[in-house]
Amino acid sequence: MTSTATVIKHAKQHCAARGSKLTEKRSQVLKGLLESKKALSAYELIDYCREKFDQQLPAMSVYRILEFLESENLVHRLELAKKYVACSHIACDHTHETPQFLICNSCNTVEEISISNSIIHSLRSTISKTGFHLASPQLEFECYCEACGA
Amino acid sequence: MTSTATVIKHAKQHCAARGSKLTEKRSQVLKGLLESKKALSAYELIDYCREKFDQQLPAMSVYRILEFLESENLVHRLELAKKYVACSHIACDHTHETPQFLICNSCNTVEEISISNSIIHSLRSTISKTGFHLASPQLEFECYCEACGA
DNA sequence: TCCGTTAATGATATGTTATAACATTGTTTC
DNA sequence: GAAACAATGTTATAACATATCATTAACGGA
Repeated sequence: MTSTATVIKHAKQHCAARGSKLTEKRSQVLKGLLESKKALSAYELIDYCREKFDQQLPAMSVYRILEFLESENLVHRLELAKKYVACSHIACDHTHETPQFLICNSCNTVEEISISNSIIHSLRSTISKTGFHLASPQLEFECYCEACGA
Repeated sequence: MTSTATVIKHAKQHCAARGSKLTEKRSQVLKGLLESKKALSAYELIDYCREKFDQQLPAMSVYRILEFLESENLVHRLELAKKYVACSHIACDHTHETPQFLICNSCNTVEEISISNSIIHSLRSTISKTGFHLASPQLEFECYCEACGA
């Protein structure tokens, strides 16, 4: 049971330990992502903060806040969907592997998964034959979720 | 040796065989992609056609042309980079597998590769455990190319 | 406590990718 | 040549994102 409040508390401690601060507004944005099952865009988060906290955030601030949250590993930016999700391991103690994401093309529901090292390794070695190498082990796959079907 | 002209000829035949037409403007856009080693955005193609052919194409037309070229399998849309590349197999006779792309984060150079069925298969089965399934076998990976290094 | 520094946020403008809706032109076919 | 359809043009706008400069809040040392 990791309620939003619990996760926020963990996130605050995490920031404190790293000498940064989870301010009120940063916390509001993070809550927006925590309480959403799907990935949200910066502009959807603006709407969320306005509706939920009566907080008028300019786009610029939200982008800065997202950048901060990402630098603290509290949030992941999905390049493919151009949206953002809360890390699903904020309240875990164990350090976790780099995540991979399954993103539903239709409803933006996101599943954060871990792909086995052996698959990642084969992928990496296939790629390295071309002289290219992965920019980040974070992978994103365009999918359809169970509900949205094909 | 597949010069641009040769590929365009193939593309024209391909369209003719399918009852569609590779018009002058469509051909210009395709040339832009063929002569570029990197992926280009729609707006970069507008610039290309203006500079190279003195052709003022509105954005809307370029998007429609790209959509057409994609429907003919002459061009691939890279969701990750939000850019477009010519299919590297236009002048091949053999039908080819669904492509995967390595996209350089820094210079947008694109490598079109084929990942082995066994890797794709493992990936697919990992993903299916979550109830999700791949929207398309076309995969895109954020990479750095040899020149751009890390 | 006051002041100076740095961190956080605000305001404004603009860039980039993309699509909707409607109008016009070009081409084919009978 | 007219009807039907394909291709392209025009205008407006949506959605996501960043650059730049201004302001406010928080923190730490004299």
